[in-house]
Amino acid sequence: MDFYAAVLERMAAQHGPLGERLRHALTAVLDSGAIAPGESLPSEREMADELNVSRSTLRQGLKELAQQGIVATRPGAGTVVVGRIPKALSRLSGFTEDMRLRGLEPTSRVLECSIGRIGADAAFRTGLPLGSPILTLVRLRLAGGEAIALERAVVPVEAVGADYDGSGSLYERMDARNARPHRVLQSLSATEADEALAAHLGIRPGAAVLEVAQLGYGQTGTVVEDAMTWYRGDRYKYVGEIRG
Amino acid sequence: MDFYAAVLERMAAQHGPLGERLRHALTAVLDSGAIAPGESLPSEREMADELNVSRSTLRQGLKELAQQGIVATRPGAGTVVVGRIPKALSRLSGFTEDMRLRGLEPTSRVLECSIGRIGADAAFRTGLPLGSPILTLVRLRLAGGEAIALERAVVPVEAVGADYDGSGSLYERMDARNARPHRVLQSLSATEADEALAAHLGIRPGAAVLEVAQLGYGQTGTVVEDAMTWYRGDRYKYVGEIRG
DNA sequence: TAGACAAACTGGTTTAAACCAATAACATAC
DNA sequence: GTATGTTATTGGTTTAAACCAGTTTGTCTA
Repeated sequence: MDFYAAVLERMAAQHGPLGERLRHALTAVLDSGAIAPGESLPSEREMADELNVSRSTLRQGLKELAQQGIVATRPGAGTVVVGRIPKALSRLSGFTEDMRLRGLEPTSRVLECSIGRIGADAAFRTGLPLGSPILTLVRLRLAGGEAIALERAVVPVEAVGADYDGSGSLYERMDARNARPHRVLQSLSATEADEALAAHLGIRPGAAVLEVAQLGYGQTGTVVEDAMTWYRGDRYKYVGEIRG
Repeated sequence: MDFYAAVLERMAAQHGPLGERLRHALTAVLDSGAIAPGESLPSEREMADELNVSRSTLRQGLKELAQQGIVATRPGAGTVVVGRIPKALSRLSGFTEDMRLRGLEPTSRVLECSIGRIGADAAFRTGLPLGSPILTLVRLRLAGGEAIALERAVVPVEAVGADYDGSGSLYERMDARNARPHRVLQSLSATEADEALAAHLGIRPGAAVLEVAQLGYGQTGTVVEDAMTWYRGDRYKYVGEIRG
């Protein structure tokens, strides 16, 4: 199958803006290995012509592919396909989706789910007005019937609704109210489990746990999630990716 | 000071492509709080006119600001300034730059620096050809005179040069040879220090340590760094950011 | 054969001009 | 007073055209 033909076919099979279809088609075709890593793509002018797209639109798509690390552009020379790099799970997907991707069925046991007013420490950390109505959610997270983590999340009530009972995915719930975090700041460190935590996770007191503090920001820059999670060090690995 | 005047002034004070100057100027002026968070920017057409820039160029800049979370665009409505979100240190900056940013002078004690051929396990992990010449570097990382981490890095010899003795920043060295990683995959978990590690870090055996496995990919998608680092859990926090 | 040079080609930048779709503001009718 | 359309405005998409600055490549010379 010809490269151009493959791209054109996939483009025709989709809806939406031209540039978006182009981008998806290019990603898919390159992912299928139509052009070997290290090989060059045709020149922008030629591709634009063959794909019946303006160079501007083509370049927009190539720019995104370059940002994703699929191709690399070298001024004056050309655009080359980069070797496959394994995909990383980002924590932004949340525990529920994370575990499903690993083939485990995630469950939760709600230990606390209460509505109150935000205290001074959390207000300082999040920048929310002192006394704002918040929902505090403490959950034991399990996968395959085994306790993996203990999570303590504080969320503004309006981001999740006053009727939330803690069951189901917090992120999916926030999604429905258009309040899912767009950016997340995380701080990870290793600590030792105290008596209470060890009892919940079924591990020995003093065993290593991965402590993840997380601040989620919504579209407007306000904090929509302030969470702390303790993962069993022997059962959980955090995988992330950094681009530079 | 007028918003437009401030942007124009900063634009004039720089060199380089118009779009780049525009972007930097906008970032700087917005960072200085010229427009309060929540407030709207002027419309794209007006700004382009006032700043003597085409709307295309202006939009390119705004797109980047939006990706960085400085502004948020809403079709039909306008572009609003987002509240400040704290900056995250990314591990891509490397231990040396990381510690300098925190005001500590980083030092290293080289425990091993040898050239050999890659073994089966590392070859599988990195995808490098079996038997490739590699440099193995084991360093104790200190900040402010205190041991913070033990690092074991495996790097292709051509990425760093056969004459590297382990002193100085590995990333700066790779930079000079244009082999700095562009993307990094990391896997973090919490473990307990064994006898040897505890002795190196000056902690109690069994104490919690943050174990970071890291694969760095160069521009062409080949692995240029395969490292494992153990950080003292009580002295190091890993801060990262995720966009979605 | 080795080097110097020029021409062709590559991606990068910038502009102007249309048009679309979603929103906000306003005027109108009930 | 409220509901309903209409209209102007906003960001989003797409195109075509020109020019710049590097990289190849090929040719021509010493």
